[in-house]
Amino acid sequence: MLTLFNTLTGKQDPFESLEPNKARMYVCGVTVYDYCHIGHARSALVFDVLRRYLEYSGYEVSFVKNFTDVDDKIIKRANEQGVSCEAVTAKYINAYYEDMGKLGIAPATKEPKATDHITDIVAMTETLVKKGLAYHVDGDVYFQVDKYPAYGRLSKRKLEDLQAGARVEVDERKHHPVDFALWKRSKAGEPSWPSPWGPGRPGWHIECSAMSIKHLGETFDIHGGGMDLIFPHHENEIAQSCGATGKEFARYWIHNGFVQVNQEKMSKSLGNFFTIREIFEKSKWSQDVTGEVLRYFLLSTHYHGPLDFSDQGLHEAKQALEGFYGLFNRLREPESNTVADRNLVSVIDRAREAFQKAMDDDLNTPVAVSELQKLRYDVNKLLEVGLSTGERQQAREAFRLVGSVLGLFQLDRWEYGAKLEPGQYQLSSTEVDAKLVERNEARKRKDFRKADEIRRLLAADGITIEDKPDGTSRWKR
RNA sequence: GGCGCCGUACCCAAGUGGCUAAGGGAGCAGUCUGCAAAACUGCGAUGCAGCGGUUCGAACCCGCUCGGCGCCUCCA
Repeated sequence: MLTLFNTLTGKQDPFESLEPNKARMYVCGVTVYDYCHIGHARSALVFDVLRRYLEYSGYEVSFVKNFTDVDDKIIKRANEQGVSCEAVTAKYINAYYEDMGKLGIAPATKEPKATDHITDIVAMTETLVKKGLAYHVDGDVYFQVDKYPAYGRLSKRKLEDLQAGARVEVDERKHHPVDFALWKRSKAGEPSWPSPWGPGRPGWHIECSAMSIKHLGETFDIHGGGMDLIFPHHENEIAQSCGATGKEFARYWIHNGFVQVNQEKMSKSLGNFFTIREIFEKSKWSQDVTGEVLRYFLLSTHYHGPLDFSDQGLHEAKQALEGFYGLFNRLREPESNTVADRNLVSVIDRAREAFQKAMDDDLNTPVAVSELQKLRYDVNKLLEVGLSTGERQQAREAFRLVGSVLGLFQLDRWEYGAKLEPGQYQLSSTEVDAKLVERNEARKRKDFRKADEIRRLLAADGITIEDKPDGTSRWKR
């Protein structure tokens, strides 16, 4: 059974969905004012894998992930560039899909935008005002934190501690320094919508409450996001939502750790971040390879802990994946010698069981991946003894099936080596095959000078040759 | 000041009370090979930052020390 570390309870809880075989999850997406960096990729990937694993485990998953498309940073960006906010958000939403698509991150079931839910947001704000949990001052509406006694239960903070540590300028109009905006009066030139308190725009936290409740119901299963969202964002979401509905909000709160660079948090403010597209542009590997390498790399650390981003880490991930795809290539070859081996099925079953056990343990992807490494080892050994064509296909399918949970091993063909020129090889596959025939004829004649010359020629095009015992060769690049 | 995380081999990374401390990358030696590549076989932490303590037993629990980091402010 799947257990998940729940920030709310501070421990690993068995996952039991509200409705049998149905899981409803909401994940805080991105504010679309810039390109996504690796940190966004990690978060998106973690919840993509959670969703895939729930589906693999037999759940029908309703997965909602929002776009924050109204915000101070967007307004600022639009003003800097002299374009409309819509132009900014449209651009970066497109970029988001492009980047995440390269990473193999599947779109959520629903991906709502804040600006499409203004009426829901206004309605929820009104409810909170009516219930006396929020108050109106000069066109702004604030949530009154001390009216919600459970405030701080997610982040394990006491109101007094927050007050003592507050480094923000205190807005005198607020009843309590920690009170936060549900609705903000718009200044001239800012996006604005009509409301009972005058023209304005939503605060940040309320959109997630309004959209998650609208699309998933007042109480749903999983709510996720980066560690940094625990406070204040998720704490505020809980206060608003529970305050408005009087019911429990999300039951499992899942938070992923940060991507760091040189042991430091990667962030915009530190300027030490890498965007996803930078990684792809910089990479000497093909797009498919880079996407899978990045996935493998990100999944080789448990989602809850920090992850140090480095070229070396990426390279190690690539090497590890090459081991898998090398095996897949061999599995594609028709049998030569058949030694019936009944172990294959048990080896696969054992691997699947171990894989599930690891994933059940709070999505322990590093262990899950290592179980697949063990399967690779086992299948390689069986291949030495001899597997029939059917068994080879069976083995390949097992990797494909289990790998699909992690989004790995789905490619038919993997470009191993570095490209000479971005986008183009010198030699086509048929030309390579012809060269190999030529080389093997030379080998038969023991003309090894000629054979090695051809090898060098192909190597210059990024191709590695592997000679098989039967005198033919396979190649990869 | 408050809350919290981390320190495991050359590198990455699981393990959080009890079989020989997973797995990967790199390395070394061997099998195979015309050579190579791949695969396979073998080697590699008597020890888990340090020091104390609890326990029959600790990397794992407790305390202290050292080192690194995060949140409390927009942030995945």
